[in-house]
Amino acid sequence: MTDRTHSAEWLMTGGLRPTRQRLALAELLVGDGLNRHVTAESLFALASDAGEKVSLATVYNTLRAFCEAGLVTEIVVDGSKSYFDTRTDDHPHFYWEDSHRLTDAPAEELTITSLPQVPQGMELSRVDVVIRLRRA
Amino acid sequence: MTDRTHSAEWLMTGGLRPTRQRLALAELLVGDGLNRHVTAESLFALASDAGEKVSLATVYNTLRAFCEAGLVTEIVVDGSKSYFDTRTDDHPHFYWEDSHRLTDAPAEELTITSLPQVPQGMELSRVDVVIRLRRA
DNA sequence: GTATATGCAAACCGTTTGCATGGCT
DNA sequence: AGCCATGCAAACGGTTTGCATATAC
Repeated sequence: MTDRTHSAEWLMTGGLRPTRQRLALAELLVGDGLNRHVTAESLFALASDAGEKVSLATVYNTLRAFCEAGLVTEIVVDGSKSYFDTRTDDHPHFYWEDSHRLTDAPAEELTITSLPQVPQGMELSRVDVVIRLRRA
Repeated sequence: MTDRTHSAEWLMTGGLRPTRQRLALAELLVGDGLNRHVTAESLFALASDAGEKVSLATVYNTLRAFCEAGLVTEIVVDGSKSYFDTRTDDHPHFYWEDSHRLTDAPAEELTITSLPQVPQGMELSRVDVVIRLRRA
């Protein structure tokens, strides 16, 4: 049995009850302290492979809950599915068009020196930067 | 009756047959030479309002065809629907979170001085920049 | 005449929801 | 006890597809 202290604390941070399913999913997401990019389906597959008994609907609901709790961020790259990123600060992504995978791009290598002026009465919510890659 | 020469030529450019429906949709998209951002539903509504008889499926198929012909670009901002932009060069967008609308952002006001290094064996396809706005 | 576009309805796929059951506090 | 999470299956919404008909070349 893995030590799930970190995952449990992570759930606490979002004010979420540490149920068996949430702990299992949290463990898969942040158990090793690395960043992860998942879809509902891919996380469901991960859980199933790990022998965890979680329903697909719960994976969806749980990811929504994590998202609303600010524990993960939703990223949209292709219309068909939603990706969730365990890294929650504003940073650029690589999108691998051939394999449909999403990974972090090094934030320090991106420099935006000027941004279009935000229109009257609006404020900046976030800047999504997706660097799309194709096989050379 | 509007002059549809421009729309007809635009279709030609993509190697697409100028059928009645395509002409009507093209006219709504590029008839006045301005850039437009539509979803299948919104274009369908535009067409219906203009009294054009086009089925929703044809709007979907036509937008796909325009996209594959390089006449428009598909942009994804929120997972639920696809937006199509008649401006095909790489440029930033404003996404108005409250009204779910997508508009162009002035490209000349965006300056990216450095971009994360493109990984081995990959090449840059496109850089999507979506500036998300919320009501102040 | 032949290839391709259209329209309709049904299929599709990722996601959400209603409702009954089960678990935390 | 009471609230909230879970599981299942059914509903959902945007999009695609199969097939018969109509249109462009």
